[in-house]
Amino acid sequence: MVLGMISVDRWAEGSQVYFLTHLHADHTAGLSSRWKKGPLFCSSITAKLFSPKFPGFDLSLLRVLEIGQWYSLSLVSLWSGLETRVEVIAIDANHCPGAVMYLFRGDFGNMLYTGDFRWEVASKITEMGKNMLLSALNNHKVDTLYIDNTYCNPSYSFPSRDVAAQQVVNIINSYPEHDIIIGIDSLGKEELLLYISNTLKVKDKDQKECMQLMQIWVWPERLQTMHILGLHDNFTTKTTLTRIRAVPRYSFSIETLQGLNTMRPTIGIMPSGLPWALNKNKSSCGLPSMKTETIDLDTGNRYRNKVEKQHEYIYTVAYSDHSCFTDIVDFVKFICPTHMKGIVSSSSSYVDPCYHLRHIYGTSSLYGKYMAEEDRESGKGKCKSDERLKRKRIKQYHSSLHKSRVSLLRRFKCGVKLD
DNA sequence: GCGATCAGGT
DNA sequence: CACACCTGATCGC
Repeated sequence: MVLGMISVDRWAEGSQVYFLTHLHADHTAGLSSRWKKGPLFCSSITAKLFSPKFPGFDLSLLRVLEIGQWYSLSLVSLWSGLETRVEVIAIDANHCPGAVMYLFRGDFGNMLYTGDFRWEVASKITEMGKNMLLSALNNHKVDTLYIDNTYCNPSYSFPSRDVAAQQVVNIINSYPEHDIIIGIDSLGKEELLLYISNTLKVKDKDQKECMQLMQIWVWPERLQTMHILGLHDNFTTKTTLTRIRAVPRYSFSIETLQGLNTMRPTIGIMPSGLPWALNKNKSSCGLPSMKTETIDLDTGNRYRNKVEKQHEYIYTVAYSDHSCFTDIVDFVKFICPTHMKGIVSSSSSYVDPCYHLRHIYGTSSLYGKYMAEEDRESGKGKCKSDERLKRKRIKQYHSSLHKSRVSLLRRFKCGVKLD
């Protein structure tokens, strides 16, 4: 057993080596330009994006891991004081540029830390990840799986990002004369923007389609990120060139859209796994009605009701860089870990991130208590007191998801010290 | 004045 | 229900 040697997405003192899965802010809390607590391992894309985010960072600390390649580290066991070897391999997490999962193996067995990930069954990257994991594990079990449980709840389902991207294009095409605002973060959703840019046609002054590329406006820092990622043609910071603009999510609001609409007809599109993103504080907006209206802009029949017109000017599309529930189920079935822990403690499935996965688990000790409770109930039959007990348990479960608890846990959200 | 942390918002 | 991450308040230095 190894103690306190490795930290993943956790930047406090006390580890010999540190691993970064990707550059989103909730995974870099505690990391700064002057941080120097040890070697920092990350993917090559993350390394390229690192300097603009942490200017002045001592780059000699960075250790770039190529995807799909084993690396061997020599660490000191805090138990015995003896040298021990840990091997690690990075696998594309299909989340945002540079995002990887890490599979560690050593005296402690195999540990897989997914970071944030999207396990799209039909995706090429998922297929590659599958093959890499199969050959890396070489028939060995994953002893502990640390999994992105953001949407580990059956109520979260969304289409593949290909389908969602087409939904976004369909919305844009249904507003040919409108300006379009898309809410994005400082990293991620590049594939969506590229799809939009490459699919849409620019019209000339006679309203005829011309060969010109439909560029998308982004703010200057975001353009720099695009350039680092090797995307030079599809993006611009010149507002006059395009009717489509990607803006920071925090500046995407009903008020913003209302303001823009006083000047030009504008539609906002929020690509997010959370379709209720704008439902908060309805009354405080002073708007007469925010009735959610569902429209059918799908390409197929499988995913209905995922494009929502939330507001006169705003659509949300279930374009998610996290695994939805069925993705998670598929992944866990594939990995079959002995133990499993969620890495997102503020998720709606915080209480037991894997509660909803108990049925694909069988005898695993971690989920024994849920299985036992359920067996006990089904054994007793459905008398009134059992129904009450069941309702009480469901109520307890739901009340434990209450917001105050979530906000309390926010700051401990991501990262782990692998003991 | 600076960074780290937290609360509260989009 | 909470994505990622911004602003602003507060605290210790």
